[in-house]
Amino acid sequence: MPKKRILPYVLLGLINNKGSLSGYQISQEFKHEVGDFWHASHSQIYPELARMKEDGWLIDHDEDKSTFYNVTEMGHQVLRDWMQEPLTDNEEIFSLKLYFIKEQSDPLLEDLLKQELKIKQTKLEYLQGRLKEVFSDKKTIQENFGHYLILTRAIERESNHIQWIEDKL
Amino acid sequence: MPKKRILPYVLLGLINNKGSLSGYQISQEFKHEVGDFWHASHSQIYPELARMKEDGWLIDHDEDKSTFYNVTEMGHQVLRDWMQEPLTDNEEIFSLKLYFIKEQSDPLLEDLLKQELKIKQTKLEYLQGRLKEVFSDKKTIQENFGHYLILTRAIERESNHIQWIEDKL
DNA sequence: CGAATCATGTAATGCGTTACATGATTAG
DNA sequence: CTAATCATGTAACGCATTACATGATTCG
Repeated sequence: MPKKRILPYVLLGLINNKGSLSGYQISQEFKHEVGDFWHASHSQIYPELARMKEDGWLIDHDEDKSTFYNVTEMGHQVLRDWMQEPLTDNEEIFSLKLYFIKEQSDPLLEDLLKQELKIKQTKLEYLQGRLKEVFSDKKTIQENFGHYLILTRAIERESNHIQWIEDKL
Repeated sequence: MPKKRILPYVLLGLINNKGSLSGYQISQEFKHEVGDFWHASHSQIYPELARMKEDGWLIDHDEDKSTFYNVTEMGHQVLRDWMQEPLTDNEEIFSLKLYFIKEQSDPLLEDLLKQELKIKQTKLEYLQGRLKEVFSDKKTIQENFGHYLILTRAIERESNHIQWIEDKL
């Protein structure tokens, strides 16, 4: 099976948030706000928008020399479905989905945090297992110091993330 | 200019660490140790090794029905140069380079940590700036709660990373 | 009036993934 | 003896980046 594409959902989410956006505005968004979490160039955006329109996820209207897109009912459904798809070990998607949540009261918020918590806990356990497995003695640590460092760093990173999520829940 | 490729340097680093590796062994490495930080499939590895051999970075010899590769003097130079290239805002490359450092006494270790520290400090400042800029009032926070969350998360993440580096230095 | 920005598009290129393929050896 | 693993390769496909291209408008 081909790898799941993310761009269309990002576009859907962005247009949904703002109500209506042109291709140019979207490419500007990527230079600011969203740019911290995701990026796409205009040569990806324009054809993608055209495809999404053909698929019935968007409708367009011309205005002010720009083509603006709005999310259709079908598009809303597609976006909702994507938002509710289970998370995988991919922090970018977690960030994006969070980004698309507007209200603190949105029940999806807690759901996302809980999902991410579980994923990160599993990862933490895995990394801790690796540490024990690979670096059982001091000699191995000394002879693979960089590897040791980066593995312990990864563990601390996940711990920090878990703490943060637990804090928010 | 085309985007800098990383795979050849990863292969160089791996072969250098182990002394001698076959394509198959490398693809196995990606399923274990290195797999936590980088991945490549065999259909990338084999042609890449062939190219690197042609470029004079590697020499091969057949043994036990496998083709083993060793790093040439030229390859060592290329690897050293790459290891010393300034870091960019790319944690994967930082991890990889650390992974390739064997001895705690390697002067490159401190250099890498210091470089990464600077990059992360810059990023932290940038993110803190964004926070102030975008979320100046409570209303904005309430109306873009997910964005607020993920931005504060990113800030904490960078802070944690900086603390870790300072701890190691 | 010339440079920058707005606004949209297509083409070329490269990299990575998946799939297709094949032969040898080993383990159950 | 047959399934899994060893071991290497190529082909097809998709996606992203860069470059090429064009016309309108705005700002200095």
